[in-house]
Amino acid sequence: MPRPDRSDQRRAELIPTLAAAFAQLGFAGATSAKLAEACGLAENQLYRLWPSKKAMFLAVIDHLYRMQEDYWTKQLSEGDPATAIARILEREGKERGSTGLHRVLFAGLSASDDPEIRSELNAMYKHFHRFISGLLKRQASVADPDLAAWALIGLGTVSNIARELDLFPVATQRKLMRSVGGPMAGLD
Amino acid sequence: MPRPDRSDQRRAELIPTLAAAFAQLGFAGATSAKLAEACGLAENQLYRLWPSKKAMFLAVIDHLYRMQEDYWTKQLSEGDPATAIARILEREGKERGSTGLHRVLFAGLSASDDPEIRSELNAMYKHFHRFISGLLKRQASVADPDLAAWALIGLGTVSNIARELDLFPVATQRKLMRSVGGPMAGLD
DNA sequence: CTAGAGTGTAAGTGCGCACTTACATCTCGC
DNA sequence: GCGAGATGTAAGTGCGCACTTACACTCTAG
Repeated sequence: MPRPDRSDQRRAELIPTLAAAFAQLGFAGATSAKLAEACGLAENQLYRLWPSKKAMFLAVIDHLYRMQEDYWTKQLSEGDPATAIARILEREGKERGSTGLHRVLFAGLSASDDPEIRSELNAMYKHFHRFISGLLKRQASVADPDLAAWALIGLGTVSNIARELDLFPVATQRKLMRSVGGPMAGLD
Repeated sequence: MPRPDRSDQRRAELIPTLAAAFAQLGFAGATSAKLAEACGLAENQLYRLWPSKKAMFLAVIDHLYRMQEDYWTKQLSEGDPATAIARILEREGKERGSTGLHRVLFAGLSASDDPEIRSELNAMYKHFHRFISGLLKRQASVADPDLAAWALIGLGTVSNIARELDLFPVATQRKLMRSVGGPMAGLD
């Protein structure tokens, strides 16, 4: 009898490395050779685990998305749920995108004519929006949580762009989250 | 004596077509063959006008940037400057990105490791920010015009992403601009 | 022990890309 | 009208890409 199939496990182990590579290189810039090198494998082996580079990219989006969501749910369950939003905003103000999620998002957005990538991104954004607006609905002071959630996503996005292009320092980012994001989230 | 050099004029004529092509196809997707086809020329001729594809892309960014700025300055000079912000917001609420500026921005952002593209985008964002915060400084009711300007850019960005991915309808976009953007710009 | 699938290594393959070359043709100033 | 450079056409060129093939080796279950 043959050796047991460890593909699932190997995929899971490799995904964080792939995520970092896609984040650093973008979709087009991440060539199969570079991806394989980052993983310490031959290209060949990557293609035994995923059928195509696009499949790797989709898997990465999915992974980052789960990471982000895990973090948020943890914030919800561990601390006082009423202050979860404040803590999330606080972190968004300090954080300089260590996961590379935003880089992957930009890469995906500029390839959004591809229907699969498009729908993956669509699902991701909608899910985030649901999560955030869900939080906001607990704050009685937020008039329109749906709109506010989109606006907060906008705030996060501009922070990410700013980091990418060195538009403003972390201090400004923090102020942005606190003094613009705070009131939006009904925290004044 | 030879024929006169019409290169400048030809470049100017072609740029809108190139802009549309880059917007539709992204940077990587816009192959030299497709660009040439869109222009109704042989690739050859494009390369006589610009030294590289990247140069074409940078020229396109520059062009879109001027377009946007021209529109804004026109809004400023034609109507009552005090209501310029309101008019701009109103249009941002209706508009669904006919220029393709945002598509080109996404394409650029995912290629932002390239130092030239990076610095072109950086200049563009900073210029927009200056323009908007300049407008906001006229509204006494805006506490921190610099922050508010970044937040408004965030609002515009999320609108563009939403359009790209069909996240919400135009009606929501309008409401977002009016009821979130309005107060930010001191218009309540 | 051994069959059979998992794993590793290395060398392709064909294609599409950015960019070039070669050369014929047109158009303007003189 | 003629010479020189602008413009047009068409065929490359080499390279890097996503993806494959071939084949030797390893591990596990029966």
